[in-house]
Amino acid sequence: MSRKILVTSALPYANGSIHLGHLVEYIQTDIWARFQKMRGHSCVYCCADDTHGTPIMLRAEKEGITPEQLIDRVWHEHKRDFDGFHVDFDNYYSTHSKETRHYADTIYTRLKEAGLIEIRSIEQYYDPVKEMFLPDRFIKGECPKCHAKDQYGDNCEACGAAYQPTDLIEPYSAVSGAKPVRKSSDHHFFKLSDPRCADFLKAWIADPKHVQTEAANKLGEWLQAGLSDWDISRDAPYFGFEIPDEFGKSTGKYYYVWLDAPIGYMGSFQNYCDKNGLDFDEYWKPDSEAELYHFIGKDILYFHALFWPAELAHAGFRTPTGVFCHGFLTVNGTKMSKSRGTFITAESYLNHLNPEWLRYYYAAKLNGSMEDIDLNLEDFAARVNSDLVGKYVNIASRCAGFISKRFEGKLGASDTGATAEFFAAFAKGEIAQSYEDRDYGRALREIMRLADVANQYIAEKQPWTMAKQEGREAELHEVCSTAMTLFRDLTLYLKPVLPKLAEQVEAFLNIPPLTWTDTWTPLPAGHAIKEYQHLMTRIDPKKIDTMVEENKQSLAPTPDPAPVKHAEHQQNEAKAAAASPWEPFINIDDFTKVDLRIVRIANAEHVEGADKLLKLTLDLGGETRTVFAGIKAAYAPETLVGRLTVMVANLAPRKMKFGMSEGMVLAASDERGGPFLLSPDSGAQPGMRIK
RNA sequence: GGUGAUGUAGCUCAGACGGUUAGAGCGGUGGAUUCAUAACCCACAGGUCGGCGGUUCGAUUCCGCCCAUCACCA
Repeated sequence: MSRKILVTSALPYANGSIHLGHLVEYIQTDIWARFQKMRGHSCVYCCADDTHGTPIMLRAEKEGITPEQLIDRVWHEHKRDFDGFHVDFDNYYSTHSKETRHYADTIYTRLKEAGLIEIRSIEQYYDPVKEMFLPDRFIKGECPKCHAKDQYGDNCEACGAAYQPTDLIEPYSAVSGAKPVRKSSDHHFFKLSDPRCADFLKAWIADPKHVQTEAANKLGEWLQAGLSDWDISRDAPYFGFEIPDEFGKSTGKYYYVWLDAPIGYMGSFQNYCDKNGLDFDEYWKPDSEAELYHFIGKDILYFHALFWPAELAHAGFRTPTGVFCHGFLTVNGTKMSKSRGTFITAESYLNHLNPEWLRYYYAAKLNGSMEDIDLNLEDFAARVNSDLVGKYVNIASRCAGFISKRFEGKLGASDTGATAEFFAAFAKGEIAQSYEDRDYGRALREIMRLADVANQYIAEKQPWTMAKQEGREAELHEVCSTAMTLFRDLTLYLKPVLPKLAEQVEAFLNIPPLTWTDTWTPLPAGHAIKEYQHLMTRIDPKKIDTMVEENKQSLAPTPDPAPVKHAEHQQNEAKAAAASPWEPFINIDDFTKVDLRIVRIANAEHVEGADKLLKLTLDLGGETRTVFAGIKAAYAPETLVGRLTVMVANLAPRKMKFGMSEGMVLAASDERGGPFLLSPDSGAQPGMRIK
């Protein structure tokens, strides 16, 4: 029974290059879509560039071009990179399109008619010089928690604290440098707090087909906390679609980029339908029998599994059949890093290495869960070389020569005893099921086990011995022909992952494109194959080194105010490392601002309900302070009473859950241990200043 | 800080609904072989299954806490 499937990958933001992190998702989706097509299903894979928002607007302005010019250029770069990795979209489009605008308006209007849009005035930071409201990422200032300078308006990269931009100390606009002012403006909200949305989502998430269990856990947390209304509008100036009023007049309000991004899936598919004569509604009507799947990263789960289904359900469209969430990519066990050269762009990879190597390695690591996957560059080379060249390609390489030299390129009959295990694997369908479940790692383990079986068969039969003995031609012919059938099977199984290599093998074996619908038969006797030409080379680790070095060197100073991935509020890009860990230097005046004093710990006690804190009473030589210190793990309170240590005496008091903390004690720690409290040499007295 | 997820051999990962000697591939060592761009085949060595406590006749598997890593907090 043929299925109708529409599948999407998240839309990459048109403000940056595709890198190896992005490719996890596109390769994952592409393998799945190719697999479905091989199974004889109708499967349309749509994607698009995500083109709207403040960062696009500002970047175009900085480059002296229009946003349209910018997004057009980036579209071509993205498309080139995806093509390079054989990511075979049926349609790669743009959210800046009449189709996406149409569906944004449709959804907005229908939600409004349903009473799920509300207009409220909110107060935000406004840049008086640039005359625009500032997204969180474009406001910088001092972290209210750790006092690191130049932190973004939503969280601190030094201490990891999350806060509101209005919490920043001495905020400034990252656009103009001006001091932002508070200003109010009307915004449009999608009323997620409406019981209709909450009830719908609770039921929707409860169905394990819709999201993975670990994703459902995470979503349950948000639902538990209660959904807030979602601000879906932004003020001019903004690059996007203007929100229409009932009379078609200008409102000066624009759809927030995250509203129209998923709608871009619809826009791209509508565009595909128009070009290919498909019926859009057939796929998107509420009772559609077509399947709709979104592949996304775990960072954007709630846009796709909360906002998006709620929007669709209340705007008269079908909701996704499934949202497939994957983890993040690390390289050599850590986040991608520009300074380490592991922030590798798609373009740079393609300059040095074969895209199918990466497709194979990612596939070997993917298992359909939300876990992160690691690209270990040494393991990458070893794995690809061993599995693909040493095991798989080697089967053809070691046997094809006999066929062409001894049998004029014609196959004999296959050894049904030797093919039995392969036939059984085909009939059992476990590999297909693993692909269907997106557990590609499981599929490839089984495929490589079969490759081992094939090599064992050849080693046991020793065709090279037969070749030297009179009268064993028939045996030799059978063994090598069997090996070709086994090789054909392995190629079929690997084809979703290695589409180009599979094409080369189809040409070599002189067979039509492999599909997964046929019943299993060995390659027939008498079938002529082509002369074997080497199918894949080994990875030269030197090339990986060169690529990494190149990515280190291309480390350009990035003046962009906000590196982004999918859209403007995200901040997962690796930061360019400073030239020295000690920069920027402070001067002596900066240092003397910090008033460090010797104190005696007069009392120390546990704090009820606090996991990490001890409540310390500090004697400053006449004055006492209460300080909460996160040192419970390292010190028992009774061992602290009476000892001398060092505190920051002029740290602004901070209200904590358990009371006011009036300063901070100093302690050392890193991955080797800690915290270790500081102790002065004997003779120091409480209240003495440290300078 | 809260929440979700992860932590198993040198590396990358399976697995165990609690129960005899915890698995694979790679890497290492030894052997065999020479058809294959030194690939392939056989064998061996390697793990207190992140740490501490609890439940249990029995825990790596269940529970609690801690540590580390990743993500999210509209």
